[in-house]
Amino acid sequence: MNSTENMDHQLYIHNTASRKKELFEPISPPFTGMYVCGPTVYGDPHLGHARPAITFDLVYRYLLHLGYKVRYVRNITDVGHLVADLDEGEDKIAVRARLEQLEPMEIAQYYADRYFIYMDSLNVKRPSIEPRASGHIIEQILMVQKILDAGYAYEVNGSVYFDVEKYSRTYEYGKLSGRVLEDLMSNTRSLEGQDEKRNAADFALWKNAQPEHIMRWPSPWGDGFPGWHLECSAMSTKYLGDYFDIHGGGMDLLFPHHESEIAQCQAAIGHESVKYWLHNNMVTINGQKMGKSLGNFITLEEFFTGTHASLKQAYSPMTIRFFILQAHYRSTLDFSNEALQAAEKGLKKLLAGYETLGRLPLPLPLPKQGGEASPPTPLPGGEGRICDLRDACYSAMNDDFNSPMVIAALFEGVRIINSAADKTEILTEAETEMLKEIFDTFLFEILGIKNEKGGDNQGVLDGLMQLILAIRQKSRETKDWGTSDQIRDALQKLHITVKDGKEGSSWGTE
RNA sequence: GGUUUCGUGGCCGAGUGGCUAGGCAGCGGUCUGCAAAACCGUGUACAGCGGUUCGACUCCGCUCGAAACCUCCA
Repeated sequence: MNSTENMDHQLYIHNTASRKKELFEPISPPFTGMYVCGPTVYGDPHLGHARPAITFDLVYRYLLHLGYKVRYVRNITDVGHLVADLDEGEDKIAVRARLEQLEPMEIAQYYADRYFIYMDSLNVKRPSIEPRASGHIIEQILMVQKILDAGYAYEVNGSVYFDVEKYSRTYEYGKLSGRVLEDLMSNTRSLEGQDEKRNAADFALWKNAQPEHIMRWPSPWGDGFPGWHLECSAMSTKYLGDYFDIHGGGMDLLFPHHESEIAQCQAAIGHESVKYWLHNNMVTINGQKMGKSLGNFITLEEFFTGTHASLKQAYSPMTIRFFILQAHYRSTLDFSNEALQAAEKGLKKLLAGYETLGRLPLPLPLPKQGGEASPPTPLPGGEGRICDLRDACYSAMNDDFNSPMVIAALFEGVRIINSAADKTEILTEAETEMLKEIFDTFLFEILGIKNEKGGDNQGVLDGLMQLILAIRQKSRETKDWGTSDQIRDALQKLHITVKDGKEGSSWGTE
């Protein structure tokens, strides 16, 4: 659907900053800027990485559908995160490099590639720009300098720290996450390098690198590396401007990461840079966050191959995607085999419904009476029923991207399709077309579900199946059930399911 | 301890001040050579205790329980 007119839709999004749903009004429509915190590439992507990627893919896809010109920026963090419990504030990437005797950039490249491969398989659209922190050291140094010039940072022994206490005299550090500065001052745990800070709540903008530290860059304050909140501030404003529309990320980044981004931009630029803050909730396993540090994560590769001890079977990328979209992005989502299996079956039903729709015979005009063909009997409930379904999909998306409600509406569509196939309801040609459009738009374009069957050999496969089913039909007509069942069982082993209906047999792949 | 959020039927998961979410599983039926699929029917679920209200699962308070963040994590 082409549609600048779609922008007339009133899209409401939940802004973490105000904790309310707000009408989405881009700063300079139709252009829209969106920045999302991407992965730190020092490990294989797991289910936790899939959540924000899919969540903001949904946002991206819907904004595009509405006709906005979106520039979507998602960073790759390949430098900058300090490891607190190791000496010298060693960089995470560098730690892995030493263990595996590889160059840090080799590690970053390897895992970034892995990330792309798995996000592609989840049908996550690639962002417009995927900047790397290591490629923006100059921008980060310039930003540190601006913050120093503005008087909200201080240098100690080649490191530069943000002066939270001074910043708080004019601005409100903690407004995004609801923290109170006094608590932060007293409750922040003692860390290495603490003695250099004036206050416990201060955070590093630039860290001096010890001689053995391999990831290092020259700066006005000596050789070192950027603090971990800095890259997002530097890269988001570089590519989206000083004030842009949407900043997204996981809820676990709210504090201190996003809180500090706000402070950095305020200090360096003179105003905040983000209009709408969006945060996705966590994926949990046994009620606990699935994360690297807890060691309870399951990688996407393990899901796809079924090779993790907690998995009863393999789950396809689309099952994972559908599973995530069945929950609202701001709810926690608990992993379990039962939930995943339910998602798998539900998705299969949805896709089967779409296939049935494509095969639905058009209603035959009733026999001519007096030279006039009677029009097909309209659906019970009136012609508007399919329109209502489409409206329900839009309403759901406009209400803070409520994908579970979209899915519920699509299931209602499947019910109607199947009833039509069973001849208990009649769909007009126009209604059939509209249903097809709803599925194409919402299931495939916006929810980003990919119909995994098909491909180059689809035409050959269709022809072969037609032939096989014709032969089987002959054996059925002579009540040769042995041959009939033999064909069905053999096909089942190839994951092709034969369904015998009143109008003959049909087939589907799993 | 503080901040933020949450507690919905066997499981997952929406939503709302009075009217069916939806999926999966179960049960009954229709269809079918058998099977699968599909369709129809089927569940007085909203942590507990108070309060506001004609009426609360939905608003307010308290209690209990859970999670995220306060240290790298999506």
